Amino acid sequence: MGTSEVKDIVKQIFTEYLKANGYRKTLERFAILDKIYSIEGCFDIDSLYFQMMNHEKFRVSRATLYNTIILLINARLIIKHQLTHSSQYERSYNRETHHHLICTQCGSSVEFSNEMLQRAIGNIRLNRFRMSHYSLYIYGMCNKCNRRNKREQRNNKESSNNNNKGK
Amino acid sequence: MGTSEVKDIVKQIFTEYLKANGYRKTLERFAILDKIYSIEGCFDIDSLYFQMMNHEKFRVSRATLYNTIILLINARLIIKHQLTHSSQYERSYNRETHHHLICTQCGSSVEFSNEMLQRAIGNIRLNRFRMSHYSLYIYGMCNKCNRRNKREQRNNKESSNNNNKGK
DNA sequence: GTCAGTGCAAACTTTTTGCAACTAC
DNA sequence: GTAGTTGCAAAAAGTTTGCACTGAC
Repeated sequence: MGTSEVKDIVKQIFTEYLKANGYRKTLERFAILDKIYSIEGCFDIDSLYFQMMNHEKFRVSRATLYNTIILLINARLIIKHQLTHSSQYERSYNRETHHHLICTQCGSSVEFSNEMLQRAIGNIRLNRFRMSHYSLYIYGMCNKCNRRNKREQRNNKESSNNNNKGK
Repeated sequence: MGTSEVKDIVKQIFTEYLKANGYRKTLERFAILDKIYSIEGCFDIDSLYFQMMNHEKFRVSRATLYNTIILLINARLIIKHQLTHSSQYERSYNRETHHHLICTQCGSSVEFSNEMLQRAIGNIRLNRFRMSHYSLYIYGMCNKCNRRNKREQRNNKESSNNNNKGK
């Protein structure tokens, strides 16, 4: 499915959501939706704000971004992550389910997919709870930090050896 | 394993962590660790702050709580969740791995365990990443909200029927 | 005795709210 | 025309920082 086709469908879904819940169709709301569905991966309010400022004919305030994002979450068109102090969002329609690897040292975040895992999670039977979606965050250390740490340990050992020789 | 035994072990682990990284052993740090390991489930900085204010002989500032919590995370003695705007924490030593069900309507959060799922996640092979722990959040609607919604839908239908009759 | 650690308050960041102006219905 | 929506600025909430004092080493 192409990007423009996806955009058309999500606009349709959003239109129906707004109508069903008595909200109005405004240019701002659809401009925000369009922009979000042009972004690959995660984004935060601040980056979205500056993208709206730069690329659109009309400006959108932060308050409107926050308001619209609540609607989009409820319409199941985006999902929210709170990995850092500021919230991150990503589009959820027609996007492959994926999981996040987060480095506890440098904070970097990488997506990965695992079909077996998705099946396992999808098959869970939950009592008294209707699942809509899920997020799996795996914490640990990325290769970069791991190597940096080993290098630093090596350097420390060498310099302490040198100090001892100097005594 | 009893609570006091767990507390002794985590104090030992924390002592070793502090020594290994050149931090000092302070009364505050160990009072905070002790308090945290008396709490069952999740807590946030604010509730911890007031518990420290009320129950201990000496007060601990918020700044010290934030500082100490960073150390405890790095020592692998607590883990951090950012489900709401404020961060939540929970002790991680000797605690059964569990997952969270989060209601997107009322925000309530319930723990559950699923051994098969834990095994599936534990068995994932990750390239260039050393897993330390993970968090699985399942979003959806809790039973309470689900029933409330159905009741409200029913009421709305009835009242609109009454309105039509009144015309 | 020295310097890491602490408490306090101020600063900073992210999000929410109040209100006047605007606009979709 | 009316009531929902927006932009702006101010407020609120959570976290971090600067500085003088304290206490672990």
